[in-house]
Amino acid sequence: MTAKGISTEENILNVAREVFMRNGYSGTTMQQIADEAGINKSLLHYYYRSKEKLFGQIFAEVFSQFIPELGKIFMTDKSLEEKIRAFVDSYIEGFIRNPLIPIFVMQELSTNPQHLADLIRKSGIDPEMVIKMISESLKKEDLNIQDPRQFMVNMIGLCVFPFAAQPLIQRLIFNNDEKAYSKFLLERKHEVSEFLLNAIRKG
Amino acid sequence: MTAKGISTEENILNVAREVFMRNGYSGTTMQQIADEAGINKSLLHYYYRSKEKLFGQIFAEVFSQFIPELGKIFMTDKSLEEKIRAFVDSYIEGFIRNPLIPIFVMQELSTNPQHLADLIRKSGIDPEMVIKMISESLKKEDLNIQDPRQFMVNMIGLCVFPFAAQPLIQRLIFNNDEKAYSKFLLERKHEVSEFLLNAIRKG
DNA sequence: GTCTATATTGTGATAGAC
DNA sequence: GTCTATCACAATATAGAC
Repeated sequence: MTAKGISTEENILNVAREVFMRNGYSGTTMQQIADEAGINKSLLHYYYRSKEKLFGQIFAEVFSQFIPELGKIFMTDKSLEEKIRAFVDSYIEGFIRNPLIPIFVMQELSTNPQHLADLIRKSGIDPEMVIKMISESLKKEDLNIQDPRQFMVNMIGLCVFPFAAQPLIQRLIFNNDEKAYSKFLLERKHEVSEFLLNAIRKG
Repeated sequence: MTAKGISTEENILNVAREVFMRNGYSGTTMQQIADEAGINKSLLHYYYRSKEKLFGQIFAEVFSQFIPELGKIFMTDKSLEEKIRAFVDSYIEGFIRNPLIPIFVMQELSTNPQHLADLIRKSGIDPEMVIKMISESLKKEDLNIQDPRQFMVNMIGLCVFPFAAQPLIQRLIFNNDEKAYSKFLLERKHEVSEFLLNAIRKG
């Protein structure tokens, strides 16, 4: 038990999550985690047999938080416009609460893409199904979307990118003013929805 | 000299570039580079005193390839529409030729954002100037852009994201068919330009 | 459960022979 | 310029005392 009344096991998980998210898998050492958790290395191995297992558990947990939304949102019979708004709101809000996730996921993505793809499949989401749902909507709604896959990548990219590139954008066009960038990100919920909807509006 | 007639120094640089781009800084070891270059570790240190220096040189080189465009393109007096097309074409084409760059840059971004910001500044590019140029265009062209900063992030994000997330997207919606994904990326030049222009068209 | 001590291997880096 | 040998230290991981 720690000062805050949580179990050591949970404490390790919390600290490790934070360190892994800041520095990535290979940028993190067990020593670092032990130090920040106020324990020693052996205890890490006592609870989670190896660095890889510890990381794997954390990654799956973090990632799973964010996946189910996509499926739920697109498997309704609302209009595509409503679905887009719901998706953008939900994801940008989630990233604002947890801004390290995009970078964290992308780092794992480049070193271990299969791991990620497996997690998505295991979550029950079928990306091809989402694309089919978009195609269906097009028949009813007469929107300017040639390729639903392109549109999906556009939508996700617009949500993810400002968080993945935050350290750079914040420095370059916000003079490293964190508050100003937070405001910018908040405004993005509206910006991205409107941007997407304008782009696919016929005329 | 190696079999291909290039100097050892250059050979090291080529191999190191590839390995660093695949695995990131902390995911790469000097041993790995030495092995793939067919030499031993000491020789790496002989030419480039430390791992950090070797990486720094490679990163600056790779990154510099891509920066100058942004400035040149936006510092002309063409219409905004033409600038957007030129930018999107130039960047997506560059990424197709060198698809690892977005991931590589983003990895460095998360561990060493200042390094990146410095390189951009050193290159003579002033992002705030680009934003001003966009604002200027808006006075003449009456486009649907409320915040030029948001628009700039949209534009860059749409170009970068499909490459940064390639390992995932390719698996999930292209059944890991590399050819199909290449085609998708090629089509993106047109897709992104049109998407951006539709979004900012008034009406 | 938690610690100290230690095994084992890997890592960046240097010295010195050729 | 290139190699072998080696250093100093950091890494993951385990053994065993308490």
